[in-house]
Amino acid sequence: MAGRVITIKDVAEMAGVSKATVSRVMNNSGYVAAETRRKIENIMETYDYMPSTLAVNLSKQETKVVGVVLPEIENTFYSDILHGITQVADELDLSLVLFDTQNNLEREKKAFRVLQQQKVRGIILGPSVDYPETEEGRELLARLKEYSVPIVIIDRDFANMPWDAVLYENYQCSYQAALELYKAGNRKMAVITGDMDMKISRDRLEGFRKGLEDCGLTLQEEDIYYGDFLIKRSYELSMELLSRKELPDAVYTSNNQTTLGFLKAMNEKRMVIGEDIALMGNDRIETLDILGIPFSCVYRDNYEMGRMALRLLQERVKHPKKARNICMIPYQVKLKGSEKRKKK
Amino acid sequence: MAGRVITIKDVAEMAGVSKATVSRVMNNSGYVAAETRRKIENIMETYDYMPSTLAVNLSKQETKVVGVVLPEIENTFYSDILHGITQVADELDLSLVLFDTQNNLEREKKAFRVLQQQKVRGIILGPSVDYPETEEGRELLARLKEYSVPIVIIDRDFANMPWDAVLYENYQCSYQAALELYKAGNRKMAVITGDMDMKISRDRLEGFRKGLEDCGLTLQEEDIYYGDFLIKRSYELSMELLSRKELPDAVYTSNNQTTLGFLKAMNEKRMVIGEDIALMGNDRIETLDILGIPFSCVYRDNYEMGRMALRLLQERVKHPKKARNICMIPYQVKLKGSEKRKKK
DNA sequence: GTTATATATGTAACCGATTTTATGATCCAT
DNA sequence: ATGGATCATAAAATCGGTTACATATATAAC
Repeated sequence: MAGRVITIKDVAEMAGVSKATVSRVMNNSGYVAAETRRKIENIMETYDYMPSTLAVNLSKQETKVVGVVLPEIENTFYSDILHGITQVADELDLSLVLFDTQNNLEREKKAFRVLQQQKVRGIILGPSVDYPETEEGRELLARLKEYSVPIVIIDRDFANMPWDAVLYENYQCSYQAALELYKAGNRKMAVITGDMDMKISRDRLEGFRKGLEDCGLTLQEEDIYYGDFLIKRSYELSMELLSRKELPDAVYTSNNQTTLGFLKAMNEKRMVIGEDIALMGNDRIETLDILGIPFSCVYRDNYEMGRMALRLLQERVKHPKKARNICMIPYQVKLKGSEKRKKK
Repeated sequence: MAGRVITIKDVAEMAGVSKATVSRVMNNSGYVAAETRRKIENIMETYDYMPSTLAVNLSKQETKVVGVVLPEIENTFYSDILHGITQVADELDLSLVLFDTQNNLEREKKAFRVLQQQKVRGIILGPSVDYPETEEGRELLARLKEYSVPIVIIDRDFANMPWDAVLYENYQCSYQAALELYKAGNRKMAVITGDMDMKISRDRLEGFRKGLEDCGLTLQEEDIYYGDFLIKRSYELSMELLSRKELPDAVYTSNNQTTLGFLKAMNEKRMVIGEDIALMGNDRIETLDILGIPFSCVYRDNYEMGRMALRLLQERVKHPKKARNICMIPYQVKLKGSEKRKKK
């Protein structure tokens, strides 16, 4: 099978028919005599003919490609989502073009440009920031709205967003997290937030605050540590927090990185989760489970989030006119040894 | 800018020139008068013209796309590699088409087929298995060898492999790991291996064995636990291991999943790393570092491995005839509290 | 002043498929 | 027998670029 690649023209000539007939065979379109079909299929088989995707794409003016634009694939949150996306892509016979923007708006723009030129079927987008919050972001947002390619947004929900999205109910997650911590006996809570320029972050804070209020507690301003969803800042804030004379009973961390930053500080302070302080975080951290560390979390099915994102996109491609589709991914608050300890 | 998409024909007509001239402007090929160029560029600018990648690909008979085929992106080992690849892809203005094969040979084959039809520049491949070990694998191997697309292999090194590769020196890694454990005072060691159908796994075992021998020790057959690189099996083997009357001083685990399986068993047996037993594993596990757990490891720069893979591929595309390129990624054995404890 | 060379642009073929249109048969039904 | 479906295939246009070749003018060299 080495040597030159066979084209439709070669197949047609060998079969003694026109290119059109070969094309009809491949696409099962129009009429083809049974015998002609057999002959052509035989030739395709023996010469291992594969139609050029490049040519098909151009003539059909469409591709079987979906663009995936994520802010940080090295974060398990996103690599789990990506895993889900790849599964469904395999099922639907779609190819994925991946862009890892590393939270860089310029790279995000570049990704859109490339994907637009490629005439992708659609785009799954995990935005680095909430676009409406910055001038640059609003510009990009405006441009994206002109875009004819279907887009599904992951884990962001900015106002007046015209696109389908897969989301978590951040407010409710945090609300329930607060309740569970309370039920376990904790009374004094602190929060390490994510980037307050992001709605998901504000929602998590407000949900937690409301949860405490409905338990008759008040989240004090000095118990809110404003972070940025990254380990480093969370660590710094946690060191502050853990240096206080009066420690809170429990701390709520806003994402997996925030949790890790807090754990780093705990280790440095030689403190133990579940003894000195209870910890509840957004997102499970597999290693902590394995180690049996009493880390409570809002468990969220990120793999399913990825699967759902591509399914929504497919749905949108089929029915471009249907109403906007928002899919809420289920979550579960998992309590693990976050009872208030006597030791405190 | 809403409405129809502009093509080269439109640009040419508006500028009052031929398509060829517009093409020459875009590609900086041939002669174009300064003024003509300006006029054309102006029009392209105002109408936000973007050449159709589909058409460019077909006429040039090449793409700016690299295929990435990985066995399990949800494993941080591979998502870190992928991260490295995406970085270099951005630098080189290449697009990535991603396939996650989930260790499924059928999906691997499918990926190759799709990529072949797409005329990708090259492929970065993390094979699910060592192809020469199975009939199916040998078939695939044979077919791949007929393939004209450049391939760079990640983390596998099977005999007579004709492709460039980025590898770790598994034998040496393990050899040195053994030495370091010995230096720290450990005498009785056990190993949990990966899949013995894979050379990387055999190399790790043999390197470790040789390391011990050069320290005057012998790795006993009953201290070798033959696993498969997955958490589950490693956990089962570890439970066996930890149920022995005589525990070894140290255990060497062959990859991150193997390590996690062992840790799970340790937790279940209420045993503590660095007290009951020392642990040395292949690959760092970030969370363990953060928690300050005395987990020694062969630290390997997977991000760099990804970067290097794409660089090698680019090199190969530029110089198809050059001799085969094997790149060894540096590693470091990091000892963290693996001294033999008195407690034992 | 002619010839060679560099500059500038247009024409048309080409990449490899799809798709519209056209053209013959064949098969019925009336 | 004839008009109208149904079936089968071919020819040619098309998708949106690139590129080899042709043509024309300006400039330089002899």
